[in-house]
Amino acid sequence: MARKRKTWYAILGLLMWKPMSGYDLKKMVEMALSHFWSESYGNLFPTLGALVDAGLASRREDTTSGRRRHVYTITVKGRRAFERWLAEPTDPPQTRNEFLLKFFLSSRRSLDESIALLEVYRAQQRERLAEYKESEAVLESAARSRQMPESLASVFGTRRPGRGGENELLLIYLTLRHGVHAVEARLAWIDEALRALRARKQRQRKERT
Amino acid sequence: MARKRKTWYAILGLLMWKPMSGYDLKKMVEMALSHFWSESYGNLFPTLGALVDAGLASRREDTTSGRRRHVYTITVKGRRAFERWLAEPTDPPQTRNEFLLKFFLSSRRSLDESIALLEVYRAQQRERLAEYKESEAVLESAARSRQMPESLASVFGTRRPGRGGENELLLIYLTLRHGVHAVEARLAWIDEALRALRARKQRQRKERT
DNA sequence: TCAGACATGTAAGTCGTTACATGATTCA
DNA sequence: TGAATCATGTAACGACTTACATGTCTGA
Repeated sequence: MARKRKTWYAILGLLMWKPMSGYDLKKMVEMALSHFWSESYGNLFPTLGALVDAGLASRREDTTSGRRRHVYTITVKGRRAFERWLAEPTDPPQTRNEFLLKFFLSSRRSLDESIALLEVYRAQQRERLAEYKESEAVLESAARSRQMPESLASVFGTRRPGRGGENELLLIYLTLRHGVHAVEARLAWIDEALRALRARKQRQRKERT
Repeated sequence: MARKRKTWYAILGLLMWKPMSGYDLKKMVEMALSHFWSESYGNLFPTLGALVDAGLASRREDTTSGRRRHVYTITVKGRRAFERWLAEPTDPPQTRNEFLLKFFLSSRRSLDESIALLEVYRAQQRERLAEYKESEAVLESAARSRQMPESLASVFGTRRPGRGGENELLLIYLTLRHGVHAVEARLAWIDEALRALRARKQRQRKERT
């Protein structure tokens, strides 16, 4: 059956910006999409080959620089495939959360074990929130000055895009905000869960006397 | 290198409750963990075999019922492995969200395309929230009466667990609450993103005149 | 009697990561 | 000169899903 091929479309979508090498693509993912997407070379390069075989992208050797370099360009067929994918329904995000599994199963040991897991999780999420907030500040100041931050300009190519071309910047900001909302929700949940578990512990202690 | 084997530990953790067959395990996952975990038969049965080979579980043929049935019991070695896993750090949840990928890439088409994607996403999330709220109500009334709901009792075995044994119920409730918080956060983000995109659209329309 | 639940499994394929392997260029 | 970055790829493995395959028992 026809499967997802998420990497195919991720690459095609990025090639909508400009022709790029595998290395460039990897950087773009890391600079702009790392909060919600990742690609490894071991997946990227074979997929680029498959894309060329399928006629969705073309490869050309770049001889302008001394280095050996393969530049990939999206084809008309590739654009159509990308647009079809955009219009398709998106399947709901995965239903596998290792932390929640551990948390649930920890209850077979003791409530203290569950509480300890939550406390570690809280520390992780707080750290992540701090990172996100830092990126957020960078993006907000960039938006005010209408200048792409250095790191993004280097992968997107334009430092001062004209006429609304800074949509990239807005979309990067919004996807980051998604992360912020998610982390804040997790922190709120952690507090709620800690309160509930501590209350239950109290009650059990009383009942045992 | 030693990889995750999440299914191994999921199964071991569930076998901490009681000995079960592959079919029972599948049901337990579906009844109690489906918001954050899934297992397919094609994964479950081979893993059960591997667990037996590794000495972490034992298999015995159940002859009491007419049906052919394999019951798996966690071994002492299995318990130790489970406890080690619980104490290990949990790696942060995956960084691949197909919706956000689509949303980000859609900006190459038009802001209207991005807005349309958000609206579909919002409808999905609202629906999911309604489902969660329904389960929540069931669990809350169960907690008040201190009785496990029928469906859960059938997989956990006890309808009226004594002395704090209803921790399962609390943990199931809390993991569901995690889902509620997550969906609500997504809805809040969607509203924020829609406002931002519409404002940007306005501005671009004005600039074009 | 027949639908629905019980029950177990295999084969093929997809997706992805990690480790390995190699080498060129640039700049301090 | 040597570290960092640029640059491309393969091999092996791991984890999981889907589709296929097969059969039994229970109760309306």
